[in-house]
Amino acid sequence: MIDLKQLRENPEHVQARLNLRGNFDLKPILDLDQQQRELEMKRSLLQARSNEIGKLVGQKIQSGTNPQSSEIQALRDEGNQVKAQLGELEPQEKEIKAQLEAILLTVPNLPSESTPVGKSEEDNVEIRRWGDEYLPGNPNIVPHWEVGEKLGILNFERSAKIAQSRFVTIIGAGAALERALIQFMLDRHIAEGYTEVIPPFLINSQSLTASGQLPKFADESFKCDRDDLWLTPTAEVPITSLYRDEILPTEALPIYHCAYTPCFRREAGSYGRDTRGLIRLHQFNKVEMFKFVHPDTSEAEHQTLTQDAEGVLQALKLPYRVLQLCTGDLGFSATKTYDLEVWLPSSGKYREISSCSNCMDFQARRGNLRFKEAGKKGTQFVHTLNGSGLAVGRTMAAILENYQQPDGTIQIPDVLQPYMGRSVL
RNA sequence: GGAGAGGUGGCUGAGUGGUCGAAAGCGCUCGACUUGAAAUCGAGUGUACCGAAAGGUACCGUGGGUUCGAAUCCCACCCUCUCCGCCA
Repeated sequence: MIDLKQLRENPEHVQARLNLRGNFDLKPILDLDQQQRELEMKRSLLQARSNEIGKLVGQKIQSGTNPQSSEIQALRDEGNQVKAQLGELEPQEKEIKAQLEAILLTVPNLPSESTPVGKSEEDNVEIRRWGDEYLPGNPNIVPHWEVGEKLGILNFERSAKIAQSRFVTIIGAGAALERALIQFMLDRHIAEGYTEVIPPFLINSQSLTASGQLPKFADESFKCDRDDLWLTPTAEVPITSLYRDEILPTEALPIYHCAYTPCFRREAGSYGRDTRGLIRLHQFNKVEMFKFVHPDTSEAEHQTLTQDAEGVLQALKLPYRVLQLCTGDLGFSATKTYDLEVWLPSSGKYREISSCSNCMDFQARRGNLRFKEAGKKGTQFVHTLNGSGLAVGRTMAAILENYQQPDGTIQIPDVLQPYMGRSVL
């Protein structure tokens, strides 16, 4: 959620930043805010009078005035009058507040000053590239879904029978590879200082609202209708809410977490795209990194978070590049994002395998997650950052292609061999 | 799923209609005493919104209601705990 106070004090600036990522008119918010504050002022004055009457009546009765006396009756009458007025104002104010809140929840985060201006993914900026020396020499690489099926480790057809299209069953050594990747990534991040969590995979609406998936992107998640529970689209959601509605002591920061979870996405609106393989499934595994940090450190923390994600690709010797997303391609909650794209030889393209975002105080505001600095009055919102480290299915796809041998076998990356107990698939 | 108990500030816990944002204790912060510490004593110690400020308003699980006045009474819901059932 954007800062209403900042918007009020500097509307042109906020509107200008917001315009960089699309059109969103903030005027209605300012109007509602104005109305709301006027109503609040009126209401609290009435409320004060009402409280005063209440106290007076109590005092008089206790000091012996007859409750039936005309003096008390007059006060009661006035109390009723005030109450009648309040009865009109209160619903109005509530309604306006609700409207304001509803709109605010649909406003995306402001792009950071360092985010390149642009309209679409075309305008994203390549920051660096790594691992050219590991680009496979084999010119006849078979797409990962084909090798996978040939090796009997991936089955899409039977998965469609069990569930739907866009699901996969991973079998035998493939399943071992998937597990090895999860374990390998977690071990790395734990060594880097992230504390592992295994959160609930079913999540309530409030949590999805805090991280930014709701209300705007309800179509992207699977819902269990009778329970107000949703299948987690990413571990970012439950972890954002881990300390929701809390006030942490400064000493608690920074908090680093990593988590393995399956992720469930409806992929509404992408029906024609990536219909084959492991790239776009309704269910996939992911290891996520998450940081709760002091605002002063969030930029530096964002850099190291991105490095920690890159470290996984480097250890696996998978060629990748780092893009900085432009203002037009930024996710809803992010103020600044680096995407990591891994080389997929079969399509001759780099494909997103990790997205590392700084959301600053946007999610913390929605989730009311604050910290208190000793000696300073008041509280501040923490900054939240998240990054995939990495999407496991896509990593598997990258390995099945980049490590593919001319004879169709797959070499296992060195660092995974201890986890697999074998060197070839 | 059935039966019962309960949800109060950082914690423990009092409060069943009146001046209660809430006793007391613990904890924490500052100060005094002390060579230092402990102990002791004194002061302070929730959050948010409105307001230039003085100050005001809201919050005792959540939402409604009764009343001049609700932490306290009524209704609905949520959550936690115990027992039974079921189950990995």
